[in-house]
Amino acid sequence: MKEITVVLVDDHKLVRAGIRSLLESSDEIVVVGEASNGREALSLANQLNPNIIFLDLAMPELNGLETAEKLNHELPSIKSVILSMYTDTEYIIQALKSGASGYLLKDSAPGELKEAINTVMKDDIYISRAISSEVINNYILGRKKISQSDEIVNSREILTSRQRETLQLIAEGNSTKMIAEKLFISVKTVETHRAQLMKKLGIYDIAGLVRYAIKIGLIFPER
Amino acid sequence: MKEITVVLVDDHKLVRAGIRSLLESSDEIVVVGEASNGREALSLANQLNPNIIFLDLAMPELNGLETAEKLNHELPSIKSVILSMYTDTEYIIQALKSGASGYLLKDSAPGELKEAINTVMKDDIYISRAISSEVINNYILGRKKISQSDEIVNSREILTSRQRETLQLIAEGNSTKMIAEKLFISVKTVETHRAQLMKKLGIYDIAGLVRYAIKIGLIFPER
DNA sequence: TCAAAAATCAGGTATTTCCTGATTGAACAT
DNA sequence: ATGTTCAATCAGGAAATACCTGATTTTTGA
Repeated sequence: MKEITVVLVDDHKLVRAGIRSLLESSDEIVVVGEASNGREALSLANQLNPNIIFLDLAMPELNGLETAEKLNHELPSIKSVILSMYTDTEYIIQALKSGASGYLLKDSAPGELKEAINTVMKDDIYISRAISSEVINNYILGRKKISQSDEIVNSREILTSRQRETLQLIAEGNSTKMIAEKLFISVKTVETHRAQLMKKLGIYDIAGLVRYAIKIGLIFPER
Repeated sequence: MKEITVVLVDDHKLVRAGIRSLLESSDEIVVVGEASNGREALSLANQLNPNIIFLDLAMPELNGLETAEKLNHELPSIKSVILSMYTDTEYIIQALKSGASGYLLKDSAPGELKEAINTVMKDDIYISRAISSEVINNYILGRKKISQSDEIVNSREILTSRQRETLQLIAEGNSTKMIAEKLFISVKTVETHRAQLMKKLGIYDIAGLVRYAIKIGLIFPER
């Protein structure tokens, strides 16, 4: 049986070492290299030409998504799997858009590592079991069409301008009533915007929305 | 030689599994339990009474610092080591103030794990080598008072432990009812805690509380 | 040991959310 | 020119939650 070669990319040495230790308990898998950021990862990938590359989402210098995109462009034969702690639908969509073949949560059971490897080696897409979302399933189903006709990428997951406005006002601490007053619309409409943006983002509480808004730079933690 | 028993606490299963795999390559170390947040950690510590407990700094429900503090109070014989990706002095000082015996960066080499264990088992304090700082050493020696972020000092002095717990759970997106269930108290009590911490902080909306919690390092925006 | 602070809880009213709808107008392709 | 999709708007009504004003018990510090 042929060995599967893997490169690990994560900015935490201890985490890399741990995952390596887990992977190497299997005979078919060999970890041929490690990198601590995306830029290193690209040059390693060029040298080693591994079958699979695990990319941490959040890394300094060049993050996992950008790395996946460049890899997909330069070395399309290498499968990339994003390692992430976020369940937000937008990240997953972006990962798939970037050409990643997998999205694995850091909270996965160790067995999912090998499951992910087997899946992507078969040219399929692996998404952590814990992630359930119609949006994502729809996206995956639509993905092949998109890659074949290499045209317009789905804009459904993007918030509308009204939704974005509403999100910002929520994250800035406005109540539904205050938002309605500021936007000169009814409370009911604001409720609808909120419900719809929550559904799109897969985030169903105010605190999560605030953290999301901060993460994407819509607002800033200090004020 | 007697075995050293260890409990691992981190909210990412994959990371726990990795570190466990690294630790168990040593004969003297046995990982007797795992938990995914501070609250689970406390009850595990009670059951298993391990020698050492590794605590991730950034965890849902009850973070590493709060957990170390409670552990130090309830089970002072257990040594706690904070696992963290942050080199900020504030966190290290807070860790030591909370009674932790060690502060280990996630970017450490795997060998540092055992080094940390050996050090704290001798009743010494272990701080990751990568953290350069006379400041820290001075603190350990007790020579200087460290000036830290006013916000952090204030929150620790202003809020009671229950209020900080409540704040963390709110900022993590738990409803009042969920918080009550997690803390095993009534919804009414949670409402009181919330009202009192809001009054103390002068912040009367959830979004503001989330931003505040992020600002003082109680929770982390990227989770 | 005694007062202050922390932690616990309740009743009742006001407000807000949540769910299930609907309508209108604009953009767009056929 | 017409159907389709989507953004934006709004409502009714039940359920949940917040808010206000209390209170009691437990812990802690001086």
